[in-house]
Amino acid sequence: MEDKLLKDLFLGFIKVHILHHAAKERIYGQEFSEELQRHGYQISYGTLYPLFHKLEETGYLISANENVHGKVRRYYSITANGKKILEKAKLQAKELVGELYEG
Amino acid sequence: MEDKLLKDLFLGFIKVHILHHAAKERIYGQEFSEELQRHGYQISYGTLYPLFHKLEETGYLISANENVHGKVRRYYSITANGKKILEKAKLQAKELVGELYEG
DNA sequence: GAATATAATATCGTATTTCGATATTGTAAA
DNA sequence: TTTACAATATCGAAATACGATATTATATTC
Repeated sequence: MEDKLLKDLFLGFIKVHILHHAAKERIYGQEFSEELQRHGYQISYGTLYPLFHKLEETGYLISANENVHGKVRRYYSITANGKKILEKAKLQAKELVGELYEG
Repeated sequence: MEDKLLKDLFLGFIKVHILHHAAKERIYGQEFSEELQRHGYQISYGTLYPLFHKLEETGYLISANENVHGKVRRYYSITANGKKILEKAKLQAKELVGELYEG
């Protein structure tokens, strides 16, 4: 990440994007991290996994372990509350970006 | 702030908005904080002032003290480097929001 | 069927960030 | 020369982020 300011901006978004992806399909840490990297972003596993835990603890995600080729994956799906807060966050994000471009 | 997730999103944006406002006109802490509150956001002075310091230290802002009615204000203006990073941040923010709304 | 390999998750100690509260600054007015 | 006060600065505690390391659980190998 080129600059700390851009990273901070991204970190604020990351939680929203987790919910966004989990609303479309089940996600798990390793894959989610790799997809971020494909888009040029990066987040430490020491940040990502605790983030998942916190989002589940708060009731926005729900998880279930699954064995895939002998390896354990913890898949996360969004909850009803998660969907609600995601919609709010999307509106807020749009509004904040809008302010940057108006005028 | 209703929810921590929304707050985190906002906190990522706040640094960009500081630069955004400082690019339009000189800003100072007290006034900036009040304007945020008018828009329904909030940030502690214990966060805001160190943030200004860091942005100046990094070379994105430059400040000058001024006496207004016997009170000292530290006005911040954006620098050339600040403008550069602001443009990058605006693009990144737009892209990240765009992803939330596509499809 | 015991040992090994491996994808993935979990956690550890350290450094940084955020917070509310308190202290400090500098000048105008009393 | 004291007092008042807007504004900035800083403090200690709590939360977050990081890279590195440990743990988990099953397939595979011998």
